[in-house]
Amino acid sequence: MPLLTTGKAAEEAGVGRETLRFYEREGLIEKPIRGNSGYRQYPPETIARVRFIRRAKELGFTLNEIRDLLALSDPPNAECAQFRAHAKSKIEEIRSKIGKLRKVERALSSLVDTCERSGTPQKCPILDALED
Amino acid sequence: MPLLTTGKAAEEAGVGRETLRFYEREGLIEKPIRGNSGYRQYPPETIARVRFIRRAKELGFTLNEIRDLLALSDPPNAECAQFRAHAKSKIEEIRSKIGKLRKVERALSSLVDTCERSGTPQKCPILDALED
DNA sequence: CTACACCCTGTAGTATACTACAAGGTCAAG
DNA sequence: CTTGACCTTGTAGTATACTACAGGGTGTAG
Repeated sequence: MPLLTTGKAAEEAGVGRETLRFYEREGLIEKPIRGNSGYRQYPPETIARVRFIRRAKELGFTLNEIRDLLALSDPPNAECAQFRAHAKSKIEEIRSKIGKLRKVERALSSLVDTCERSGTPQKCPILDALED
Repeated sequence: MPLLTTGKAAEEAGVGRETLRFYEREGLIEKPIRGNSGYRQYPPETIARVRFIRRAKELGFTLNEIRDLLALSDPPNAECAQFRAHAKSKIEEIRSKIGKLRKVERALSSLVDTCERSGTPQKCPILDALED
């Protein structure tokens, strides 16, 4: 059973029914084919795409940024040079995000360390973690 | 000049004037002291705090999550054991975020690679990057 | 062939995080 | 001592991303 109705597809993708319609309106997923009743029939690729959207959102990407990200993997990819430039700037953005998260992680770890050694947490450089 | 008025403080922190008032209402920053005119006077610590909030938001944390993160560094930190548990779960969350971002980064890099070798980009596993 | 769960459309409402405005007070320069 | 940039409050509006109806059609189990 490769094709799913809205309810099943939403459950599989981990979002609400209305979210699928919303993403369709927003052009984030393809309009699914319809049965003769007019019911939407979602292919597994769309489910995978929605799952990706959900996770990317948790990583701090907006729907517009996710649209860009998805466009990078969607054929046809017009100009290769243009594509590379776009992809590379996205990669840079992601690396910077990773670097910043690592700083927050280190700050929290050092807080836990201090706390484990001294028995009480000290005031600590979480705020410094994300300075320029 | 350690104390700044709303306009200057907002500029320093990289947010709008109204955002400072908003964060104050939301309890994300302390109510600043007031001059005899009633003007707010922000200390540098508040500016640092707002900068942190701004960056953390870019990393996909909501204001409520940021409130939690900031609470971890604010004295008094009540129970050490409780504090450690809280901090450690935040660290885990951040590590998972980093792992996922790395997967997206790798997927994009492989796309760029393929494109550089073949001259045209192929369809590629960006979608697979964030699977469970 | 009647329930009842599910689907359709369109529209309206919500939560989050600002952002803009109106109506007025303050302060420093010329 | 006026002008203009800045500040105050409260309230209202916006963008993003859903979320919840209302009013109606569909499909299958008993």
